[in-house]
Amino acid sequence: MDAFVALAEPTRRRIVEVLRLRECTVSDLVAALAMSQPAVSKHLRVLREAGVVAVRTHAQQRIYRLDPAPFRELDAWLAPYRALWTHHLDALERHLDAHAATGVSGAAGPAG
Amino acid sequence: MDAFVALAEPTRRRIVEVLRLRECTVSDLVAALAMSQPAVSKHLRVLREAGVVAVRTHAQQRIYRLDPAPFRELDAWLAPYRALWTHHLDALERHLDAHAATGVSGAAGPAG
DNA sequence: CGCCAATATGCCTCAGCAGTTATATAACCG
DNA sequence: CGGTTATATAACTGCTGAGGCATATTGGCG
Repeated sequence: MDAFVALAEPTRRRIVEVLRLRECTVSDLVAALAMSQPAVSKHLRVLREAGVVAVRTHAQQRIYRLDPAPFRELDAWLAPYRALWTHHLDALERHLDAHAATGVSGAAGPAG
Repeated sequence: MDAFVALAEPTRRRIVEVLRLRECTVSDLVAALAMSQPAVSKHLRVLREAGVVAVRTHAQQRIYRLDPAPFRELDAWLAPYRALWTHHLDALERHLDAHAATGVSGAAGPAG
């Protein structure tokens, strides 16, 4: 799940969000991010090595686009957590509330 | 999307994976992770501030459990990227290829 | 071949974070 | 209260990573 780390970086997430709409050259991204070209290239390298983006060469330009694989992976990772909100939580919350009420150290109890 | 950063850290992802199965006290996690208690507490703080976990007090113990909210958020963030692999990409790729052929470099920045 | 355009890499600095040990806070027990 | 357990915070260290500038590299053109 290297992609997780790669995508955690805000600038890289911005890059990915741009690439979601259309593939871009490095210069496109530099313009879009208002950032030095080396910085962008370095982020792209990280994304590339994490498998988040793929490149193809067109003359001197490198055209970057998203690779679906890591997103799939992320989706798979997330899958079991979906139960957290698809299960209604009603019963669970009542259960936890009850626990809290009986065991929370009596802060709200009779002052004595 | 602070949760993204919080979850990028491998140790924190391990914590979250343990908490997915059952809620835990700090000591439980210390045992599960084979790591110093302060380190665990600090990770829990990060997760707490990112809204990933919630705490409940039971005597001296703090019982941590997952909060669904950030996972929902993550799911929402991921949603548009699902098109990357659910569409078999056939049409999409043709579309992108066409764009590339007509000149991607002409677009000097995000349309918006 | 020499020049230009597009991109990548090297080197540097700075900031932040993970982990450690020592210590403070909080809650229970007698 | 004093002692003990459970957790949080503080101070410190080591590492990594982001961003900047300068420069190497790669491809196209005359």
